[in-house]
Amino acid sequence: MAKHAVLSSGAKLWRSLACANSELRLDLTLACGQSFRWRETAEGHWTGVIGGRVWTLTQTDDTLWYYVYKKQDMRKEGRDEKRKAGISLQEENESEKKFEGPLKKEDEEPVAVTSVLDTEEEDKMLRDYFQLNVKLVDLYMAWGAADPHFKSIADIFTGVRMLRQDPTECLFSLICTSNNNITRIQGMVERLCQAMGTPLFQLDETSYYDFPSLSALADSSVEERLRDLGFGYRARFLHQSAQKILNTHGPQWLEGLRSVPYLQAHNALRTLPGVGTKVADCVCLMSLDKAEAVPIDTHVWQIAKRDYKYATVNRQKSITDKIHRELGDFFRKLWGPYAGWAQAVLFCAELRKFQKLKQMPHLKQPKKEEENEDEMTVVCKKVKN
DNA sequence: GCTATACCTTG
DNA sequence: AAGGTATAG
Repeated sequence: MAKHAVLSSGAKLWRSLACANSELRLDLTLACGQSFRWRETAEGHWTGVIGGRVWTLTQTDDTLWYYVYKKQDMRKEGRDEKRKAGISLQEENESEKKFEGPLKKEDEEPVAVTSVLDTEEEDKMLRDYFQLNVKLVDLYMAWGAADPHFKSIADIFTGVRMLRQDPTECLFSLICTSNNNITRIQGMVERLCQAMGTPLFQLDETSYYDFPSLSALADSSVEERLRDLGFGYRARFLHQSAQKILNTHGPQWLEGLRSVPYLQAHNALRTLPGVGTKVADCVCLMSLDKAEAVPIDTHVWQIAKRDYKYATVNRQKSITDKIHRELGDFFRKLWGPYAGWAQAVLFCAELRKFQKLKQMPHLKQPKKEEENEDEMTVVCKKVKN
């Protein structure tokens, strides 16, 4: 059986991109609740699915390493993808001859066999998924200059980056998050893929699946099946949203929202059952290229009140749509057009599992100020509750 | 517009 | 209560 790849025992089969630690931290970015399917399969090694392929990622100081698992006979699928991308089959066949060697039987042990075209494509896929064209260090600098509180967090929580996720996976995963916790959400999404997604690869007893297609999610049996899998009332939302998208818009509708303005995309998503202001903003930010979308959840609401002394005129108890708009505008004014990215850094710093980072000694420890200690005390107190 | 309540499950 | 949403008043 194939095993999860580890860099130290097979570096030759890995490929890499230049990418500084300050631009990307896998441990924070892949586990801060924007995606739910990455697992740490070895120390510092993260395995998950991008674009219908299974990847393991790890990093050293200035390098992002990646390993893509390939079955020997994935060539038909590869051809289809390349035909879509406008790459001629002749060209591909030549590269296959050069780099794949003689054909092997279908049932042989899976091995990584990679043509130059795959390498270029996968390099591109990874840059796209992590949006490496966005210079995070520059953004951190600007956010820190405009906002002292951000700066106090940013020295520890470096490299927190928004992923550019598949819109379908993002939408249907986020519908699962209402009134829920990350641990349970991860289990739910995993069961969803296992039950309704295409199997991709098996590694060490773990099977990896593609995220279910819209048409699979729209099948009439879905609500009942998801209820059996413990989705609760969200089962109906998932099914109804899939049906509504296919019946009234078409399969390309979600992707199409990438090229319309933020508010238009936001309002379009809100017409789907189970999608309110918060989920719509998450989907906009995490999969539809709307960097200005600032999802306001209970954490961010607490952050706003505690760290920014944010107060509303009527002292509302709950997060109303009006608060969403006003608080979003407040953060956009403070942080600028990538406000959603900055929000993700503070959100990450708020997560229970990352509190220990705040207590670890780190190099860029700013001078000890009373204000900093107060904030630390508040956070620690919060963790206990 | 704002508030209250139900909604599935799990810890 | 947990990263909310839909509904009625």
